[in-house]
Amino acid sequence: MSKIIVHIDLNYFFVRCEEIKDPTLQGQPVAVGHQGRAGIVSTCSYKAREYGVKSGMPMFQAIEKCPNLIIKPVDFDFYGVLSREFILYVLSFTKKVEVASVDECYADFSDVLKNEKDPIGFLKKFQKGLFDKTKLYCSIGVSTNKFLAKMGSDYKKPNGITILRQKDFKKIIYPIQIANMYGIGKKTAPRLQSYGIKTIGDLADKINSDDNDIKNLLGKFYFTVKDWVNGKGDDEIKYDSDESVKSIGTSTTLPNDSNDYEEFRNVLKMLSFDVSRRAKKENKLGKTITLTLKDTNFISQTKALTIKNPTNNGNDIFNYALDILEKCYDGRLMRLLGVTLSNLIDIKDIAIQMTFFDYKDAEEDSKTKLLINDLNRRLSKPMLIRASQINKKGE
DNA sequence: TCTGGGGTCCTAGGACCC
DNA sequence: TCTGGGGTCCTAGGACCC
Repeated sequence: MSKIIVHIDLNYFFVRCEEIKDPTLQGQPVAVGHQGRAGIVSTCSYKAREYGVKSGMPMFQAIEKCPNLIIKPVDFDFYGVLSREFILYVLSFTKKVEVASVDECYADFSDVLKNEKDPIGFLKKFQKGLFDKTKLYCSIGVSTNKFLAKMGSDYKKPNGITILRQKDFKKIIYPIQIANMYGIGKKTAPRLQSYGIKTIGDLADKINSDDNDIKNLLGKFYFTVKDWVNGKGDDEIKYDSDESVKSIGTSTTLPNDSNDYEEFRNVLKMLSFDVSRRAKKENKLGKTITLTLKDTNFISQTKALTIKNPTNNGNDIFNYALDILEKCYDGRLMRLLGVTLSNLIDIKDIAIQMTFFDYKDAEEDSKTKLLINDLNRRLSKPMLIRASQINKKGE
């Protein structure tokens, strides 16, 4: 028995949040986004879209297209509040909810919909319930796996409900332009088009005839896509996943292109302390520090350094980032700097990298020390010892 | 005022160990 | 001896998503 998976997508979420704050914005051309030298449109209202404004578009271009565009700065704190209300609402139907981003989630509605004679009617009430609680609009895709549910929620906006059944999903999915397929971006779409693939249906034909060019082009992703275009795919909703964040990074476009080393120092310091603050908030330490540089030609470069003892200390991160910069900077004008901490370890089961002779950083507890010493002697090589394991065994 | 900032996953090569 | 593989970790870059 296949599952019933839904994908729920909040329509023009950031702008909708601004409308909730200030209802006079409704029906106006509104864009949310930064308005600095590197500003782009994050989200825009449907009215703005009529003028050709799109998300991702440079703000100055959006203004060219729509001179009376109302621009609102991003207010993540407020959006976060509404986002949580949205998830809580979905959770009131089932606990099997997977948050995909601030404005979308997947949910396993098998139990919710299995005895429902009128699923469309039910989902309309669901939408109305969400609106009554939060004033948010959503589109819903319903199918047997996450991919089709996602494509479904994208099919009709705003307030759409699209059900993709095994017997008829092809009718809806196959005519869709290949560039609008989830997972196919602006690099792969033209490559596929160069093989005559215009739609998802074309891609399905090629894949089901075992086309080697497409196989090579997509790599491992080929097998996922093969499932997708044939109506199969991942239907696991990760609702109590213990997965946590894998990297914490921040970057900034400089006020002006610069080769001023002192300015770089100051910016890196600020970025490093921001990363440190967030790592501490997440109770994470990291072993890899990555410096990102983007030059005036938009060429990005990353240089990474992995250290022995994980850290989330601002000065540590700053100094490592500076080390990397010193090693690789060649005096070019730069546009953007970034610092990322990865290889993260949770503080509560912090791994203490130790050798037989080096356990200065060990917990002060003497029992732990003895135990670690003993383990290392028996293994006679460096090893990872988790404090949580030690505590268990030490009892 | 030309083109954000937060992430994830994949690939491919090299170092190193057994 | 002129030629191993398996496994892990690291680095750098690229593609994609929101």
